[in-house]
Amino acid sequence: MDSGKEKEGGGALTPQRQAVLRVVRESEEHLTAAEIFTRAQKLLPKISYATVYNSLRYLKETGLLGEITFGNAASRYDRETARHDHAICTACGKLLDFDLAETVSLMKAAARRSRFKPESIHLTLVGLCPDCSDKPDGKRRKR
Amino acid sequence: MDSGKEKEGGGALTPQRQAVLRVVRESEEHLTAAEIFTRAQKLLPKISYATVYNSLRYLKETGLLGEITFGNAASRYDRETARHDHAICTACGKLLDFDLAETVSLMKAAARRSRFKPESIHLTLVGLCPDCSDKPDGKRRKR
DNA sequence: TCGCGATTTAGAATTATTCTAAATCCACTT
DNA sequence: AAGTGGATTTAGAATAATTCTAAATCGCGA
Repeated sequence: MDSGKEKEGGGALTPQRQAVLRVVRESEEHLTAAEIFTRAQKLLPKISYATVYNSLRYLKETGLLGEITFGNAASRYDRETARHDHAICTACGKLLDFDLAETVSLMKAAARRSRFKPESIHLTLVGLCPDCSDKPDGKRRKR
Repeated sequence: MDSGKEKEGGGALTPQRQAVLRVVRESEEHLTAAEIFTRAQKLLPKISYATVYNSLRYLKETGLLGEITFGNAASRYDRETARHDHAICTACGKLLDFDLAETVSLMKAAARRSRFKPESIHLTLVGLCPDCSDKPDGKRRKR
């Protein structure tokens, strides 16, 4: 089929793409494109902002990482690519991954009700993270 | 209680705010701010774009309408303010409201799992609407 | 009528993201 | 070893959505 090293699905995992992927994989948090750019520059000082976006698009399309959007905030990128749910804190902005088996069965119910042919389902819990619900009026760091 | 006409929660339902509210309420679809601006101009020719945004924020905060965000697309506004779910078509962009009772019980499960203090839950089904799943390769009008 | 807080307005500013066009890179040929 | 072509990267401009700013305007109560 193909050479077996560089090209497979539709493109190569270039050094820039590897750097972006590594940044996302090595972060505990869900970074924005801007944060990824800053960190990727430490690995590849000449990388450009556009390349970060290009790479993120490529990595998303090839299923190597996921994108999370919520509200009008900047997208965040997720090293976890299996389907899963999110919780977002209204006070500090923390974003947590978790997985509920029930969500998938809800997808079927939603498909039946809406008459849509289902492709995926997005569930986001909005509330206060443990830290913020302890200190009732904590420093709400805007992110 | 209060004067009974203009001010209640924290502000007045000015003609501009009324116009924006009316536009959203009278549309079957979920409009974007730009679409709302265009239609509101027909009611109040001098209304400004900023006022549409200001009004939308006000109406959202006072619970008179809802905002829907998905992906990196522009926000859409929803006359339905009770909690409900959404389905979005990947081919034509159609956005549908529906309501599943199970979503609320999922909120409790999600809260338990994530340890967040729940405030609300957002469920979005992504897939093909009935029209688009009929004609397999239909004219995917970008919205 | 005056004064005042709330609201509106026009346009500038900001933020996130995408686009453009020119350079670079690399594997493959010659 | 030079030449080609496609994919990728780069810098910066462009676009799109939304928010901000500062100056008018509105409407009510003193």
